[in-house]
Amino acid sequence: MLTLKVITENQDEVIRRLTKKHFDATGIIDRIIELDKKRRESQQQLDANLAEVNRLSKTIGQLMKEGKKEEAEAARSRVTEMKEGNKTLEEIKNTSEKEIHDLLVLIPNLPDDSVPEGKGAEDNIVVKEGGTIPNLDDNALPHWDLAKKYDLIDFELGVKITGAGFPVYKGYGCRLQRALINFFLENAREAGYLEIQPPYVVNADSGYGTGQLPDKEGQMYHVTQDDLYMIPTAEVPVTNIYRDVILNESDLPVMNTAYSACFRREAGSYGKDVRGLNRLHQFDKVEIVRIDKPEHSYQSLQEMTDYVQSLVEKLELPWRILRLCGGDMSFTSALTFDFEVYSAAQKRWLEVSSVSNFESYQANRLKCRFRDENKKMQLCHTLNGSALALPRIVAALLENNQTPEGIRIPKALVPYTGFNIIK
RNA sequence: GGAGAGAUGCUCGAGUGGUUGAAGAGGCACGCCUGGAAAGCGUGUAUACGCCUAAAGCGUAUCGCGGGUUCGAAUCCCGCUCUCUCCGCCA
Repeated sequence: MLTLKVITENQDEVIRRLTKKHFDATGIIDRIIELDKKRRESQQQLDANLAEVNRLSKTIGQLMKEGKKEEAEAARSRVTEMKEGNKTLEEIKNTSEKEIHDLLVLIPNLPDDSVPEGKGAEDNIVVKEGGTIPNLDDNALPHWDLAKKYDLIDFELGVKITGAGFPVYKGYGCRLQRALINFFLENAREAGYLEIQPPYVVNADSGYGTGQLPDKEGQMYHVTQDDLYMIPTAEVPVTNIYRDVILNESDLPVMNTAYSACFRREAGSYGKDVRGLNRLHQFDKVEIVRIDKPEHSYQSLQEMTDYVQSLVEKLELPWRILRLCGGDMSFTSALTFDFEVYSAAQKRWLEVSSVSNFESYQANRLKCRFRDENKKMQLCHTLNGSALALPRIVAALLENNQTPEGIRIPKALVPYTGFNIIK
């Protein structure tokens, strides 16, 4: 969430910048400023009263020791009197604070000035592209048919065991998965990221920390018996490592990477979007996460997108990078680049990575701070990106590399698979 | 699942009603000392909010969380959460 300070000190600018996300903050911010005034006034009054109570209480102890009983009694009744008023003041202060908080979480993050105007996916801007789209025969198969043909993935079996969206990988399919995970982790390690193996279920505090709760509650699998949530991405447990943490400036940027299975309910999706590997309830992903200082976070974002680009290039996939427009960005992001690869038999672009700078929006909720060179406390910036999500990469690899002899494995991946063709 | 113990600052650890935001030790930072270092000595070492243009300073709150008793609570009472140990079960 945004800080109260940003809102009260830059009211007009906040409203202006939020229009790009098609969010009208006028009313909500007026209300916040009004509540903030109320909050300050009640605190000032309360603090003054409490100071007086504290002072009197100390003298009572002193007076009792000295045996001045009557004076002590007088002070005592004075304190009792004041305490009545304090209750009301405290109540006003607490309810204002709570209401402010409840409003703050409704306000999305401010988009960076470089974010393009726009309503939806069609307004995203292609900023970079590479690789070559292969010319496939007219009888080229989509990946779900290839998966069947080479017995790599059994979707029906997953339905039997669990349900739709939980495929069973087999043989070469498994080995390809394992190879990709290893390939991504090793590349991340070489790029300077520390590998983390986080839990796959998290408590509610962590869900709130990264912003999945309360608004996206319906998107997560909830283990009600223990009130735990299955992670939709490793971003959640990894970023929450830094919840309530004060970092040293010299530790920044923190660079972590983690492989995890990801679980998403994807309520409401249907049709060709969910065919085959396009959208699953359980999938594998390697995530990269950075915690950085504000003046360096956009440099970090650049390094992260460059890094993801290097991955799709090594995999020899046709790729493009989109700068997301205001209407297509997530609630919490300040700037997002999406990576898409071309899936040549489906003849469509598939999103395989989303790299975002959240600036201090997540950090404020997480209370993730660092002490700067002047020993002042500052909120960190948080960033993350997929590097990469497996299923759609697999889809594109299978479709784009199909040949009459079998499915060719990109050279960079062969040391990890141990085979160069799937027959 | 059963039984018990506990939760204090960066860490360890004292503290059962009155200048305790918190002894003591360690760690860390700075200074002195030194050719340099170690040792030694000295000083400092939480966060949030509020007041103040800002800094300095001051006020308030915070000893797991929430409530209560009291003029006054880390300390007493109630509720909750979490952690640890032993037993059981299990990889």
